Amino acid sequence: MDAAERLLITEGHAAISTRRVAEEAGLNHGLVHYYFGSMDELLVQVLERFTQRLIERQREMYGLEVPFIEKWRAAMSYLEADEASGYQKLWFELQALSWNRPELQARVARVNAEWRAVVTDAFTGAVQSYGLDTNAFPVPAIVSLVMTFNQGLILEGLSGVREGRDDLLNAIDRWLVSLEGGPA
Amino acid sequence: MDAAERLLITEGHAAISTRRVAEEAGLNHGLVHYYFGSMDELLVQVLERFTQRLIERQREMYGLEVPFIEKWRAAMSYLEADEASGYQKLWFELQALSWNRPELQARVARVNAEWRAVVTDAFTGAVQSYGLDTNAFPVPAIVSLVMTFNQGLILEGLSGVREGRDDLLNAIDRWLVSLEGGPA
DNA sequence: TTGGGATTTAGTCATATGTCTAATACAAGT
DNA sequence: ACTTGTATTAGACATATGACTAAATCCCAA
Repeated sequence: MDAAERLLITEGHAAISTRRVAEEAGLNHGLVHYYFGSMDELLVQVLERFTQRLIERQREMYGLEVPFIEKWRAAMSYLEADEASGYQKLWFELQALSWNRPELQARVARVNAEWRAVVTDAFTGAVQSYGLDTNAFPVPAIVSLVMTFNQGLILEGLSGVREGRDDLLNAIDRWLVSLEGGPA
Repeated sequence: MDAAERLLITEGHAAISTRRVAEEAGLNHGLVHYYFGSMDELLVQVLERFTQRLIERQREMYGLEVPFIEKWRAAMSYLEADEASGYQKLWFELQALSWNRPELQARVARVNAEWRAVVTDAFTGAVQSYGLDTNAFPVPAIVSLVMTFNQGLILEGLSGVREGRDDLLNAIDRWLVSLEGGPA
């Protein structure tokens, strides 16, 4: 599974085969069948394991009792660290895989839902402590905006697009700092 | 190329082969080599053609001299129409393909840049006519936010995630309507 | 009507792939 | 030392694939 993850990161799901994975792992290709039954099942379990890890990480982040702006900055710093580590590539390759495998979609949706739950909690707290007006922009709308813009940033990153990225992140950070002043 | 696009939409780039494309097109598989030289070149040309079409469409949208909110609503209605037509699936499959083919990345980046140019023009106009304060949130930041959130929405759509989508789109629409009242 | 280039076909070739099996190596406990 | 179940290997098998070719067919302009 580690070898499969490495290959997903470096070559993508289209390039994965039993023999390729075995070579990467330094093992015999028959073992894929012995341990997983099929190539597909290996990929399913990679997604499964990824899901569990991500959920764990998010539970941790959620548990911290720190000011909202710290959570935000932590999340934004993940954005860079995860790009460097290949974590995002792995996640997006698994998503791309699921586009054509209905049986995997539910699991991808679950990761999304877990993530959404964390973001929702964080922003529910932020909206209260900042005293923001949620009539015009209710929390679910904010959460959706944050989730989607985040995924869009990752996607652009995978294509090497950096334009406007810092402008946006800086603007948001400035705005959050200005909110720290008091209710608005 | 039409057949290849259909297969990208229905089965993804990993499932494409000369014989599969030929079967879909009702032609002999040798023709892929005859006309394109290789399977890779076919996909490159599909991306090429997609790029040209998208640029054309955006030039059209950009040409219209209508109030900003109309442009916005047109763009948002594309979001649904393109989902139904498979256009987004095609575009994202091509992007996923480019993640592992450096020679395609420049072209994907170009599509992104063209799109960004259109959005930038539209929002430069909007910011002026609405009299928005661009100190806190400069146009490049707004553009980046709009681009990324849009792509994130598409991505979620491909995974069947709908949560928060309407909340967000409605909130934005309401906000734009409120801006129509006058400078704020 | 016909000549010749463009198109299309059927098929070859080497290689790659997923699945599966028989045989062997190994480690742990008795 | 011996047994037993797990781990690992080498390899078989049918099928799929990309690349390529020789031959057939088509179509149009002369």
